[in-house]
Amino acid sequence: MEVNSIFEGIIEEDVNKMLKCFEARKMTFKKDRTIITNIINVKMIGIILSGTANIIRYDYNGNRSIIESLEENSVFGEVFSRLGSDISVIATSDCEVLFIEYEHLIKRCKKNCPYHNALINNVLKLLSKKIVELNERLDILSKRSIRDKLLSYFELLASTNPKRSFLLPFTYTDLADYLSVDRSAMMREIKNLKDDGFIKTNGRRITLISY
Amino acid sequence: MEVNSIFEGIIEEDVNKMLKCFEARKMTFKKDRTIITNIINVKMIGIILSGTANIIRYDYNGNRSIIESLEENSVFGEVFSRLGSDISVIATSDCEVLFIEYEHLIKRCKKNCPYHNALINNVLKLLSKKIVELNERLDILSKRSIRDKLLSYFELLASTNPKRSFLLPFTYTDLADYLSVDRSAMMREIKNLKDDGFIKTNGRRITLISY
DNA sequence: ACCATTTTGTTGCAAATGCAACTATTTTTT
DNA sequence: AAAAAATAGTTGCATTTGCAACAAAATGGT
Repeated sequence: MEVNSIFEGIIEEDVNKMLKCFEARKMTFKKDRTIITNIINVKMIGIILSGTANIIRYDYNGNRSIIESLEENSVFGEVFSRLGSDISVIATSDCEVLFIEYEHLIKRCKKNCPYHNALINNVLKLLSKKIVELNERLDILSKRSIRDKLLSYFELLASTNPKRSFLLPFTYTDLADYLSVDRSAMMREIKNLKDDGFIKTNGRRITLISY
Repeated sequence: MEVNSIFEGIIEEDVNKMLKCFEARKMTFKKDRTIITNIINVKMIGIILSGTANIIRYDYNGNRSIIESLEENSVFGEVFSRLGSDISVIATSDCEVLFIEYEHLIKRCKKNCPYHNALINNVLKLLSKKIVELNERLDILSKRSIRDKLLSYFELLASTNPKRSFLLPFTYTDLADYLSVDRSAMMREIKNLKDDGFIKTNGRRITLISY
C-alpha cells in the first residue's frame, strides 16, 4: 500500500486522541513566513497538513539552495544535519503544520493506544519514500553538466505522464536554485535543448521529445 | 540514545529468533563482488553486518558516481528509485550482508515477538540517520564549485576531530566520483587549496587550517 | 488601470571545469 | 623481485559555467 499521509488508515476521531497522547501542536503560517529556522537541536518532526513549503539554505556566498520542496503530508525535521548551516523552512503558501516531538513518537505510549503501530508504520513508509526522493535529487545533482541535470529532472517529471509532458512545479528562477546552477546559464541551456530538439516548452509546460 | 546497529538493545539469542521470524538471509561477498544490481523491484532491505560496500551508478556517458559508501550497520535498499538507472552495490571489502524483506519487517509479526518493537525503533532511527546523511551529501553536491564541494566535505570529516585532521575514507580517484567532479580538476583545486593555505595534506591525511 | 515587483530572456566576458594525454608513484599480483 | 595495475600528480586547451548587467514580459496589489 502506498502511504501518503501519516494518518493513513486511522479514523479521524482516533487521530485526535492520538495527537493528545503525543502532545502534538498544530500551527498555521501565512505564505512567506518562516516556519522554523536554525533548528540544530530541535528534536521534533513537522508534518505539513496543508499548503506547501520549502527547506532552504543560504551558503556564505549568499547563494540560495532549495534543499527540498515540501507539499501536503511531507515530513520534515530529520532533515537537519549536524552542520550548523543556515537552514530554514519557509511557507510558500498558507499552511498548517503539525509538530510532534520525536521521542514521543518513537516511544510506545504507555496507554498503548491501538493505532500507534499504524502510525509508526506510516512514518516508516514516509521516511523510506523520502529516502527515495533524496536519492532522486542526488541522482540529479550528481550529473556533471547543466544539460544533464535538466534532462534527469525532466525525465523524472515526465516519467509519470505517457505524453512525456509536465508542468514545472516551480518558477524557472527556483528551478535554478533547485538544480544548484546559475539561472542565466540554465536558461541558456534550456534554449540549447530546444534548439537541439530535446524539448518543447510553453511557459512552464515542458514536453520531452522522443525522437 | 544513538543507534548504531539494527540490533541495538537486543540480546544475541533473541536476535537469532527474530531473524527466523523475518525469514532473513545472511550472505557473504568477497571484495569487489556485486552484492546486488538492477534492483528496481526488489523489495528488500540489506544490512551490512561486516565489511564495506559502495552504491554506485554509471550514467550513459560512462561516468561512475558513488551514490553512497556503506560501512558496518549501514542499511540499504530503500535507496533505489523508480528510475531504472544502472545502480549496483559493490563490496569494497569482504563483507557479510543480511537481507530482510521489507514487508516482513513492517508487518507486526503474528507471534508478536517481544523485540519487534525495539527493532522497528532501531530501523526508524537508522532511516532518520540516513536522511541526515543524504542531506549532508546534498549539501555538498549543491555547492557550485569544486572548491566549495571539497571544503564542505572536508569540514564534515574534520568536524568530529578537535585537531581538524582526518583520513580520507577513499582514494582521491573515488573522492572525485563521490563529489561528482572531474578528477584532474579536483586535484588541481586541492593544490590550489594547499597553495592558498586552506589545507595541508600528507597522503590521504588532510588537515584543515584554522587561520 | 496603474505601479511595483518578480520572473523570464539575453548577452559579453572572465573564471572554472572537463577532457585528453601524459609521467611518476604506490599498491597488488604473480 | 619483477611485472602489472591502480592511483596520484600535472598540464594545455576547448568548453561550460557563473557573473553582471540589462530589457522585456508577466504577475500581484491597490
